[in-house]
Amino acid sequence: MSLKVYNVLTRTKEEFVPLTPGIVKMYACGITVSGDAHIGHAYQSVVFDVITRYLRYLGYDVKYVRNYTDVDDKIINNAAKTGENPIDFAEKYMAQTDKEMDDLGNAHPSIMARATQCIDDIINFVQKLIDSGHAYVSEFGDVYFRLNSFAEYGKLSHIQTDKNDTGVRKDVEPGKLNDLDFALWKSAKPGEIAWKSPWGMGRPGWHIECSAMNLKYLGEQIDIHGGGRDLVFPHHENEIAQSEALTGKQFAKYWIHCGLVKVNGQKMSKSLNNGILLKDVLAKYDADTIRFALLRNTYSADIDITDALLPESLKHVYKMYSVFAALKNRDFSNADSVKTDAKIQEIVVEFEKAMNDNFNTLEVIASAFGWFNFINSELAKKTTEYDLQKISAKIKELFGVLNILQQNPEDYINKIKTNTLHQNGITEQDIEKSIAERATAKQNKDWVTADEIRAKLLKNGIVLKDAPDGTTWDIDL
RNA sequence: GGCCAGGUGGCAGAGUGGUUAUGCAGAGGACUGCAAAUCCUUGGAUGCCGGUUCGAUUCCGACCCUGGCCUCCA
Repeated sequence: MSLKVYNVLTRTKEEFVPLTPGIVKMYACGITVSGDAHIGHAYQSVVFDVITRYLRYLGYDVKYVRNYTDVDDKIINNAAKTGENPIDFAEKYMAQTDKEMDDLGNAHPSIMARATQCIDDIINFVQKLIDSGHAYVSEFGDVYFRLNSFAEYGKLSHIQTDKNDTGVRKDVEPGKLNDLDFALWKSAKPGEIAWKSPWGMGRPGWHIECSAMNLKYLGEQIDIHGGGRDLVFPHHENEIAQSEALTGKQFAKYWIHCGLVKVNGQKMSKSLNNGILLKDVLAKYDADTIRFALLRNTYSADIDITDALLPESLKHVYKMYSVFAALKNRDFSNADSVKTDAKIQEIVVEFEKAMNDNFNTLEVIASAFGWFNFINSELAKKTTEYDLQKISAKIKELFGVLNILQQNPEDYINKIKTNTLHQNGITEQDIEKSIAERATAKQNKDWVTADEIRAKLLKNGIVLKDAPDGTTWDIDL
C-alpha cells in the first residue's frame, strides 16, 4: 500500500516517489500580505500542513518551505492609503497571519521565506536569465522574461499562447517586446520602495521570488510544489519557465493544487469582495472545528463554506470529544487484547488506505464516523470485549495527522460549554437550580411543570438528559 | 474562442466495471413518565442518447447543462 498523489502536471494519480529516498522537498506558495488573511488562505495552509504531517507519519524527512510575498503593487497601494511604510505594513500583517496560522493549529513550516529577504538571490537569478538570453532589460529599466525562449511554456496549465489572452498588454507595460512576456524586475516609480539592481532601482516581479526561494532553500529540483488552484496560471506556469530556463532541469516533480473557496455557492475572490476573514472565523470557532470543516472535503475540489458548515462541524467535533470523555469512567481491564488489537489494526488500515489515496481526509472522516459508532455501540452494551480506551488512543493518534482531537476532552467540552452558556446568557447555577426544581416536580409526578422547565432551558440552548441516577445537562448545538 | 472540472438519493457529497459511501434530514424499534442522547433496523440516486461488455453510475463517443481559469488572487 503506497501513497498516490494527483499530479496536476500529468493530470494523473501517480505513485509518490521522491527524488531522494526518504526525503521530501516541498514548497507551497503562501500569502501576499496586503491585508487580512481569509478562509481561502486557511484552507490552503491547512491542506499543506496535513500533507506535511502525513508525509512525516510515513517516515519521510520533510523540508517544507512557505513564503510571504511582502512587497508588491497591492501592498504598496494599501500601505499608501493609510500612510504607512510598506515594510511596516507588510510586517504587521505577517505577524498577524503568523498568529492566526498558529491559532489554526498549523505546524510551523521548516522555513518561512520572504521576498524582501531574498533580493540578492532574485537579482542573481534574473541576471543569469538575462545572460542566457531568456530575459531582457527594457528601455524603462524593467526586466522581462522572453516567453518564446521557453518552448515548453504552457505544459502545466495547458494554456496555448496563440489562442489565449495571456499576459499583460504592452500598452499597460510599455517596453515589452511581446504581450506574453512577464516582468521579472519592476523599476521603481519615484518615491516607491526600491532596491538597488544592475538595472536601476526597483523591486522583484511577483513570480520570480518563488523560483529564487526554491533555488535558495531547496535546490534546483523539488518533489512537491503546491498552492491554490488559482495559481496554476500564470504564477506556477511562469515559475516553471523561469526555473527550468535557468537550470535546464525539471523544476518540481509533483504539482499539487487545492481547490478554491466558495461562500454559500458563490466564488470567493478579491474582486467580488465577499471574503470571509480568518480572524472572524477564529473569533467564533475553535481550530478543531475549522480544520474538521475544511478537511471534510476533497482537497483538490472547491469547498463551499455554507452557513451550516461550521455549526455542523462544531457539533461533530464536540460529539467526538464527548465520546472520548465518556470512556474515562469505564473500566476495560478485562478486555480481550487480541480483539482490541485487531480492531485497532482495522482502523489503521482504513486510515492509511484513505490517506494514501491522494490525502483523502474526507474518507478518513467518513471512516471515523464508523469508528465512533463502534465505540458508542460497545458502550451501549453492559460489557464489552474491547479496550475502548486503547482504541480511542489510537484514533487520537491518527487524528494527530489532521491535528484534530488532540486536546484534553474535558477541557475542550468545558470551553465550548462555557462559551455557549455565556452566549445564551445563562449560568451553570441557573441550570442546576432548574434541575432541582424539576426533580421535585418529577417526584410529584407533576409532568406538566417538569416539561415546562425542560422546554424553558431548551430555549436557552440547554438540553436535559434524564438517567436512572439523576438528570444531567448539555448544550444543544 | 482556448483550457479544465463537474452533473449521483430530500440536501450536501465520495468511491467503485458486477456487493454499504458518509453526514444532515425521514421512517420504524429499544431506552424514557414523555423526551434528549445513544443503539438497532430501514426507504430513497447515479443529466440525456448511443457504443464497448456477460454486465456500466463507473470505460468510449455525441448531446444538454453548470462551474472555474485565460487580469491581481490560496
